[in-house]
Amino acid sequence: MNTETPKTDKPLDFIRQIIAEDIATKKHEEITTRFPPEPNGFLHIGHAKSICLNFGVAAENNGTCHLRFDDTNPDKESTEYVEAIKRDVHWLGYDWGEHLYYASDYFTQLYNFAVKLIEMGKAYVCHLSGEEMRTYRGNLTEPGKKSPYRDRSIAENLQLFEQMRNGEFDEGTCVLRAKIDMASPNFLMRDPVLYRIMKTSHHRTGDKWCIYPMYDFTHCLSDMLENITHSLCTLEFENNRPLYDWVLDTLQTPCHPQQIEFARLNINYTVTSKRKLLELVEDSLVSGWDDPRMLTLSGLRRRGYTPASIRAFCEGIGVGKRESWIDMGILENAIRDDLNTNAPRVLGVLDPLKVVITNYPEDSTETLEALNHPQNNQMGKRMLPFSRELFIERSDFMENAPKKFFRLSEGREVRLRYAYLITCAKVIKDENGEVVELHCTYDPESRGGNAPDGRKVKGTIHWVSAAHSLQAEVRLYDRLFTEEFPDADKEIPFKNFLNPDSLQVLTDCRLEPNLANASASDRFQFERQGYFCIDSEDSSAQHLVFNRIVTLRDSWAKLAGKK
RNA sequence: UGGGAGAUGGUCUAAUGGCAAGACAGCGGACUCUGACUCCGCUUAUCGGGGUUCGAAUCCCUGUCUCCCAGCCA
Repeated sequence: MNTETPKTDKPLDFIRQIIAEDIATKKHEEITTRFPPEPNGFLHIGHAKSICLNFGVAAENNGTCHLRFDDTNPDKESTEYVEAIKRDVHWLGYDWGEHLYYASDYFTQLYNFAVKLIEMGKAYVCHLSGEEMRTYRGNLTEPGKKSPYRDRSIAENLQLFEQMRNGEFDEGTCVLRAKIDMASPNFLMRDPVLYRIMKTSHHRTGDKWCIYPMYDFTHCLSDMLENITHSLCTLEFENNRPLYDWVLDTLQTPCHPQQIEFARLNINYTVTSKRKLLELVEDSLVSGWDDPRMLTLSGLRRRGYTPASIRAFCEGIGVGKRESWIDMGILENAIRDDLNTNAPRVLGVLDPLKVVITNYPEDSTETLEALNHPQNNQMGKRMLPFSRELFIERSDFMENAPKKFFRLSEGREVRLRYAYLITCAKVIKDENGEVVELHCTYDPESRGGNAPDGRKVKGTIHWVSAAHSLQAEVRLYDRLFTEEFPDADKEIPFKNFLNPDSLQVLTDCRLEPNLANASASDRFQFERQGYFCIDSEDSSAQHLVFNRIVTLRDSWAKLAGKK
């Protein structure tokens, strides 16, 4: 596993600048970061940015990055998600080593900190209902009002809080609140809730607790307990920072991590929100969290994206404080870039059209040599069977083709990749006028693809030998949404913008026989088509299923589309 | 409306008082046994207005716009 970021002259982002400064001034000797997911869903591409940042920054500074599950809300969390998250972080290429933590492991310590706060007169048990509390909180212009329970004695609060823990109160009857400032312009400082009663069994602590700490109380203290130096989170937590600092300052903790906020990743033509992804899964609008159209890490993995390409993508988009929308094309470019250099090439016909080489001997077969990678000889060669009956791509033939169409048409000559030059002599149609077969002649002198007379042939097309080809199902994916910003309008549900053509299943594709040995971890370029991999869930030796990871750039389609 | 944050080509990112740079997209061309890759060229930007300065994307003032916050979610 090599996830080391090569040392370059690339300027440091603002977070790395802060950290470099902290090291230079000896504020910290060692850097410790953390990636703190809540196990209430699968990780997506947005998390990848955070993972790469946190693990990357730690590695660059010979520090440590913890994986900590922020599991303080048992209503939504499960071990299934914990396992999926661990798998995905590992897959992305990062290793937390022994530093696997759970906020739930701190519940006892957290409880003691809460007691300490009460003893300091900085927290109280409040019996206001949720509705009342909202009213008391005030609004944007008006300060909040003090809760009538705010001045309970320390002894009473201690007593009440213990009763809360012992399950003597029903859910919703009371909470523990910090005593800060009901007039603060920052709502989070208007006596925020620290603990609530939830009589829900927790996936790790079972029924040991019936009160659970809130995020703002848990996160800073968890960071502190783990000696985190830099607590990196997204912009929406900027308002939470004063509270983060208040808890640690008030408790006078020996360690006070610095929270730094950065802009979350947004990508157009998709949604990156666990809630919305969950909705797609629960409504069966996709096949699951790992549907190859989803930008979850498991979806990207199944789609065929490499961890390296996702890391390169995350590095490329940078880290800043300005909210931005990354074009989906940048992600696609990252995987193309990787696969262009690393994926062996093969021939595969997605929409087969039969070709008979009329002057080729019947019942004869030969094998032709093909390069696995035209720019990289080290990837070696392979043999391709050739015979009288072939399949070519239907879109590589056109009747009454324009001059710029460098492919097959009646009377025109093209090269079959690594094979022969052929000329189309006759077009066979069915009763509906549909082209069903082509009769061609080949130039026996052009074996390998070059004519001895040196004549130039502009077009080269891919093919497979009919009798030797493998039949396969191929799934073509397109962006999941038709709108660039599917969740932009709060009035219109994002699901209205699902792309009906985001999945196209081709059932009669014909692939070169070498693909029979392909394994789920292999990725190939089907020449002139795109990059493909075996579908890890549905493919079998009896029924091959390939996913299209991404298309090749297609300047012909662009040209043709203009007309 | 109170508070917090942010505005650089179509999109993202850099320049940290000294020639506004790079990536992606787009356009044009070269090359090509993948209309791929690669290579070359081009178009396009400092939110507005004032100020400080020899010099401002950067510092100051002011205006505008966008995002976040009124969960017993994280």
